[in-house]
Amino acid sequence: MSVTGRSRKQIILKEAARLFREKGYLASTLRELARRAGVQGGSIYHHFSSKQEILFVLMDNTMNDMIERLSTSIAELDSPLARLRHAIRLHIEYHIIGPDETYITEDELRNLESENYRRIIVQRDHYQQIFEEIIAEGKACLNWQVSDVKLLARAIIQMCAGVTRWYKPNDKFSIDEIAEQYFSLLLNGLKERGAEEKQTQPL
Amino acid sequence: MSVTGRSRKQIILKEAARLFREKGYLASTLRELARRAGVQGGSIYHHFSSKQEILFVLMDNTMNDMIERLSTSIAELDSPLARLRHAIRLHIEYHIIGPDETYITEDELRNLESENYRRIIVQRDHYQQIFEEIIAEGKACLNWQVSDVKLLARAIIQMCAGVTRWYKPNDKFSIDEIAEQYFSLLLNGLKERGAEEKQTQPL
DNA sequence: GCTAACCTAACAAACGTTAGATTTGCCATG
DNA sequence: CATGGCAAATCTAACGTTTGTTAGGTTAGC
Repeated sequence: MSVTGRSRKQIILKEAARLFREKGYLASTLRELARRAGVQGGSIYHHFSSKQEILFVLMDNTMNDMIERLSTSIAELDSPLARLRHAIRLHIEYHIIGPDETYITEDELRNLESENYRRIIVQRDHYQQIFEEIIAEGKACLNWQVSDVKLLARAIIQMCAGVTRWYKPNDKFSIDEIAEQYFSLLLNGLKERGAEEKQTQPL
Repeated sequence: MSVTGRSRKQIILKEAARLFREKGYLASTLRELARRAGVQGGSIYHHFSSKQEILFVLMDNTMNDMIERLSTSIAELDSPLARLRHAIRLHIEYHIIGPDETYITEDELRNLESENYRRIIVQRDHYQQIFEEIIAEGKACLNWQVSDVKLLARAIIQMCAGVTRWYKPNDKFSIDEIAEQYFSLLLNGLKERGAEEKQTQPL
């Protein structure tokens, strides 16, 4: 926003994101957060009213950001195909090279107090809904084989977010390559195109 | 094992699984665990040397169980198709109706101390390898379109495990239905069978 | 009567949080 | 330009609670 470097409050938020990602919210100490932010323990309370508020502000900002960036960027694309590909690409990017904040958004839901939890869930549902709309459109326009839109949206989101659980920097694949393989898998499945339709035996 | 009901040690383990799943490992208190197990706080240390050991024993037992049940049950099936379907079914089942222990196995890895962590990771890799073998076999025998076996195995595992993050009892779908839809999606993808091969534009 | 199982009571450390003192940056005023 | 003052920012030091853990005594079962 301002030209004058980050404010201390923003520094604290950024360091909190790194710390929470590294150790988890509960295992993170305000004293260590203060140390990393170059400040004394009690000083944090001048910017935030509690440790919980830091987590909430972090997740709230990030969720708003994710939703806005996703919805505006797919608005420019004209086919459900291109939109789904882009959404997958962006979702994976969010959870890997993306700021630490997006990682936390997935993992620390459990540690939100009830009111905060409710508010973040609303946003998460909103985010998921964007995927649902893409899928519904593909079903209507491109005749995608989808038995349940919501179930599929969840499956895709979880599959992509799950990348965080195994991806390490310097992996043999780049983000783009992973995204492309996931997209291709979802679109085409495992079976070879044009192969004989072997009746799959039930059981 | 024995006919004489569960031993107290087993009760503690079972209650620990429930508690850890409900509140998470770090947020769970040994005093509350003791209360639920019908025992006084300090008594737990007669059965376990630390809180950490409870978590490890829990995950270790569960991992061994999951690996054994998966590998013996797919050994009876004769096609990669049937094996993949069964593996998906079992993996989803593990993470929903399955004992609380399997849930924890996914979620509490971060809270294992380094040596324990290393040992559980070995088992997790072993579990994943079973999926990789099924996929490799399908690629060789049924000409599945797979560009990277390991990547695909991870995608499947994460997608299925992710069910825990949204599934609630009394959901409109049963475990079987979810598993079948996931399996069908993986096999066939979104595109309609026999549809024209529209060249997907790179971009 | 011995051993495993369990209880009681406490300790030391770490934590989130708070209150009060101190410093810093800024701006109006002389 | 200097200066006084005010509010925001930060520091210091502590409090009260909770936590994992431990030591020693007590009970129960074979």
